[in-house]
Amino acid sequence: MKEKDKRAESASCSCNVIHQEVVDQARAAMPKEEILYDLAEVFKVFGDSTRIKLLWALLGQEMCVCDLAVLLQMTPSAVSHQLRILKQARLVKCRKEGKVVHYSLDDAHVQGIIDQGLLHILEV
Amino acid sequence: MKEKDKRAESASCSCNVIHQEVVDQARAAMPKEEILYDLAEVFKVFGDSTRIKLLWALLGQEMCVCDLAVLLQMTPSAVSHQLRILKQARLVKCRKEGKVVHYSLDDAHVQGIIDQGLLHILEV
DNA sequence: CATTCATATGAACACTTGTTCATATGTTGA
DNA sequence: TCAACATATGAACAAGTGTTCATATGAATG
Repeated sequence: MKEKDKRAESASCSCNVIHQEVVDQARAAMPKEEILYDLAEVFKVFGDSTRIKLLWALLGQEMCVCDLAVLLQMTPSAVSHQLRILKQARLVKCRKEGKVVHYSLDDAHVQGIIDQGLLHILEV
Repeated sequence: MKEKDKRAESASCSCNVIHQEVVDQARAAMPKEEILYDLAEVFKVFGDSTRIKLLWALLGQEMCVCDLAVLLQMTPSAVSHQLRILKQARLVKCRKEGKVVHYSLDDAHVQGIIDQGLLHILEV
């Protein structure tokens, strides 16, 4: 189901053992639905190895679509599609220079997000 | 395409404007494929608002399946399915106590990953 | 103006994913 | 042992996703 269409539809739990205080505390700590959906959207963008590669490449320098296509051994079309998703997520920005379009990171937190992911997978 | 099946299949780029040094540098900085796939897998798990909610709830305390079902207004079955995914990703662990199974976070970096995501979406 | 070329876009396809429903497991207490 | 109950699991379905192909855009060059 698409994130933005996910709203709490009625679906009651038939369990009897409910620790009400625990549920209440968790509910109190839960942020607005919108925040949760937006968070999921961001991580969804990171949840594809092609896009991770694109972001990783752009961590060091700006690159044009063609360079990225050569680097990842993909068609420029496929790269362009993914760059669009990254751009819509405000993770990359572009700069036109004649026919060539140079892409670069648009968010200082990209490194931070990847680093945190790395910490998890590299954990013993 | 499933991450583990994604390998660099031949797909040459027809562009002529290739900045070789830029491509070379990006290639040198690129980590092993395995790392990139694992990274994407982790973020994929975070890329669903139901799982974000589950993780957020467990940030503060351990909770049983039924409590989580009540909190999120979902069936225990649906919650259990998602908890399995979180467990396989080594993000949560469980502790049995009679019929009740208590879930809690299994990774200190969950908070860090969510925080980094928040930094991005809350950015002006 | 026509051509070339870098990039973008739309439709279509195979594949993946989250939820639901039905059912199974395993524990407790009668 | 049986019933009740918390949780888990498998199959199935609708919906979403990444890639490909064909084609469009738009800038430079002759």
